[in-house]
Amino acid sequence: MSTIRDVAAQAEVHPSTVSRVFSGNAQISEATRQRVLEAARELNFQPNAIARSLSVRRTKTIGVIVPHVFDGYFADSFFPQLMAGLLEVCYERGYRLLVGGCDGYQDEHIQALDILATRQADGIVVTSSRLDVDTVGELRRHNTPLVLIGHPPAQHADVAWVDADNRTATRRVIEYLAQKGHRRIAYVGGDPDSSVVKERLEGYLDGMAQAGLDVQPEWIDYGYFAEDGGYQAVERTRRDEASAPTAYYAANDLMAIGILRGLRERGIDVPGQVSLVGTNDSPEAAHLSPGLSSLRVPYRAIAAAATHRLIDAIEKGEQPAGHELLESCLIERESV
Amino acid sequence: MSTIRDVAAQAEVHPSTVSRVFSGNAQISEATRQRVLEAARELNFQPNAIARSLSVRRTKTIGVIVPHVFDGYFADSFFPQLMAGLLEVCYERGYRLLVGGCDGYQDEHIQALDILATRQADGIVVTSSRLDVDTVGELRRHNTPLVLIGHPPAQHADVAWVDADNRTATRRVIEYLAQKGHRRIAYVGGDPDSSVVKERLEGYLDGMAQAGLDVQPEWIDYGYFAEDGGYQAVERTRRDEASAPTAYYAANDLMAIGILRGLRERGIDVPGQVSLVGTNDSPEAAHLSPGLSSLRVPYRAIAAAATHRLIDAIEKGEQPAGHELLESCLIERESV
DNA sequence: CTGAAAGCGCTTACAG
DNA sequence: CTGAAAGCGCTTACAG
Repeated sequence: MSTIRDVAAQAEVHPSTVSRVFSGNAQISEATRQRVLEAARELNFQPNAIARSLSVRRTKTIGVIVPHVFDGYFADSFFPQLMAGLLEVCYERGYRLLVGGCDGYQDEHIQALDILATRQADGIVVTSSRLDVDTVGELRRHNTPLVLIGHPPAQHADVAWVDADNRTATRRVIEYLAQKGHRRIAYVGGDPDSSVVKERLEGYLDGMAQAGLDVQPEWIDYGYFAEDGGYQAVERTRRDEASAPTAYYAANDLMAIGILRGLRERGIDVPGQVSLVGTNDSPEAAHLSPGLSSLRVPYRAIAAAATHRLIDAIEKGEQPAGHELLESCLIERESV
Repeated sequence: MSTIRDVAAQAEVHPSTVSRVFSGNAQISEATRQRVLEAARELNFQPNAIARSLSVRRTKTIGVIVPHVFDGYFADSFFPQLMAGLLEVCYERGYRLLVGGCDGYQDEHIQALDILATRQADGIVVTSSRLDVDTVGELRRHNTPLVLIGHPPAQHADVAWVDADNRTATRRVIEYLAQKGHRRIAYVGGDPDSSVVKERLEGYLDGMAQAGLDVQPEWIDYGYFAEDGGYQAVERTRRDEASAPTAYYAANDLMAIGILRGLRERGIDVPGQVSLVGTNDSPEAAHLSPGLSSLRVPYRAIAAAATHRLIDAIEKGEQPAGHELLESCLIERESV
């Protein structure tokens, strides 16, 4: 690999001149620029990005940590959409994405911290907001740019974030079901320790209140985002068939599929006897029978917006601020 | 951010001593080690990875390029499985993954080249093998470690690669269908310019030959990996219902779903009148009705094996060599 | 076991 | 517009 020095020798200029023609912003006479470019071509020179990073203290890289140990993480459509959004704007703005694994939620901020502390990235996007782990707090102590995908915990209300309108969107789904005549509506959340699930629960309660409906405690259940969790939720919510829900809202499609299976086993027809709405509009939703109505969450757009916000802040040299709420939309199919 | 210098001052040692305690492999008296560690803790010091990379000429990072402009890429289960495999072993071996986008197959090697030429990664895994773009050739001119996920093109037979047994696995599926009594079997490939699709076609031809079956040219069709492509393939393969296929093998599940839709519209029952096998065992396969039999390709394991191979070579300071063929397995459901 | 020095390959303020 | 120098923050061969 040739260096700036080799090129300088070949072109008979000072290394700093070579640097100037490659960094773009500098006054260089056309003649020497050509000479340098020619020499660089001959020597197959490309500036070493690591050396440049060290010198300018900027890596043109943003970091993200993925909990690679959770199989479900890769089965859900959240992950690919997240990556698509991140990559799309990184590409557009000339950045690269540095991805690290982590073996649990505790480890997430350890890994993120490591990327930041060792200066491997100029900023980081954080994707998990758990109520039980203060990832955001840990990360903020470094004052490296950070943006959160999801709602921030109460004690960090001023961190920059972008998320879907989880609470409102869920409320609307409940109102929609109520309008269809349902009075006993169940909420099947994912992991109760994740903040999305809590927001959706609030939306559910809002919607029920809005529609003037009572809520029975047994209509609120958690399936931990798994197909089997949805299946079990059916069991738990239908101990007493007389007062059992006539509609289910599930916080992801996988659980909705489990609910569908549970209902079917009990000989309950969907949508004839019970209605069902999922979340995320995953690829399978359209191909089920009945087609699963699902709340489509714009994860790709969310990730893209977060990345823009992060890079804006990096380039201005400040901490990102403000937030953005993107709208989800209900895709109606046959399950209601 | 404090540097090695600050810590040295605080601990009253030479900066090189601080470096030694952090790089691990060096004889350091326990007393000074403690003093340095203590100083580092007080100053909240972490070694700058970029500076280290420049010095040791190693980044502990491997690169991969993702064609982020193709929507279908993020809908298929290939992508998340690929990422899972890469991340899993990167994590295990202390590496990070540097991901870049690319806006087409031509751009893929441009981006990959850029990562390598600018020394942002110690090696790279290449995922697309197109017959029309010589990505591998371009990349090999740099002698940075490279491993290919997929079969190499003929002119680069000696590059390191790992892939599924596409040809054999497809042949087995055809033989299986033949055993079930099918004599007119169709092959619906993806993009004819991708090498997987060609390998599967060979497997199809092998299988038909093995079973002593004739092949009609119109039974070979291409759906470009899209649902609609599968749908159209039904149209093109059934101009003459009398000699139309009684079984279809599709190179991904999305096309199989399209085929299912096409057959249904023509009032053809699956599996009653026509059998169907897809590929990739995507999450929807299990939830269709009839459940879709599908060839499960171990992409996660393939990516993991490729990453190990790459990192092994990087750490030995040589070019990776050899290859690995992982077995696919047919998941039987109701569509046959 | 520890120090002093040179080097990794760039960038950029300072002169001219 | 171009050169000479110092610096980004580490590592490591060489002495002792």
